[in-house]
Amino acid sequence: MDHLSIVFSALSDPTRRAMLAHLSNGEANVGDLAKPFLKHMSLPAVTKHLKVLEAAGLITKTADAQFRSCRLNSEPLKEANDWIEDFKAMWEESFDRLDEYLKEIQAPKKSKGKKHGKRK
Amino acid sequence: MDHLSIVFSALSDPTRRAMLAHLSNGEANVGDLAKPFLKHMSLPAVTKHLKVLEAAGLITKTADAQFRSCRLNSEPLKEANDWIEDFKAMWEESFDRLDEYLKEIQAPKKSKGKKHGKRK
DNA sequence: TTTATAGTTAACCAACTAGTTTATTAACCA
DNA sequence: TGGTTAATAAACTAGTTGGTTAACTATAAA
Repeated sequence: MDHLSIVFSALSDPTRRAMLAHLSNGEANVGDLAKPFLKHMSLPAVTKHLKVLEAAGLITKTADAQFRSCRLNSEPLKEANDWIEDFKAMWEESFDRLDEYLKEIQAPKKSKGKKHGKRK
Repeated sequence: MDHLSIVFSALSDPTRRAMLAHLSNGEANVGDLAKPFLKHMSLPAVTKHLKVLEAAGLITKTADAQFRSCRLNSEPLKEANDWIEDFKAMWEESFDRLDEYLKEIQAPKKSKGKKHGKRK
């Protein structure tokens, strides 16, 4: 799978997004991250979610004694954001071209071009 | 599943992202959208991908004779973008708090505090 | 009325996901 | 040394995903 797909896939789970949100307040170890979820799922399940985030490059773990401290990594998020931004740009551009086209066919010297009112 | 998860999940496939990119140039029917992929996958596979995009609200299909014309829908993309933006905001905020904290402990009256150079 | 075109549905399959429980590793504490 | 804490690994399972082929529906065109 390509990396961007892996990132979007990692983001497509509310538990994992909540973990990222938690980490946006600063580093945390696995136990701290797990706490809000241990009523709903086991610790190994948490470990797995963290592995998914790690595989996507969204977090990195560092060992400190028996603790694993996790911290955020911005690049993959930027990657996802860039895709969306680029996409919006393409889209706007195509709207712009449409506008130009409409102006062209609607207002040439003595136009009688029919409207088609597509946009929204 | 919550809606945001459905959106991220829909975006986590290169075929589907390519289809969205195609649609950013304007409406297209299923056959047109399928064309670039028919060497790699069958038409029913394309139909399924479009169903995923439709379920996420990213596209809407309209019937015109035997053709199904697809067009983009911006709200879900905005939803995804908003999550990322909000997340970045939280994160920056926590960096700001960290900066404040560091200033506080490092620069009281006559400081000689050492740099920490974390923030890239 | 038959035939071609556009697309969906159904049934199936292999691989993956998200969870489980049990067992294991590793470091600290008494 | 033995027990506790933090976390991972292994083995299993139910459900989902992404693909297939074959059959079907609906409209257009001859």
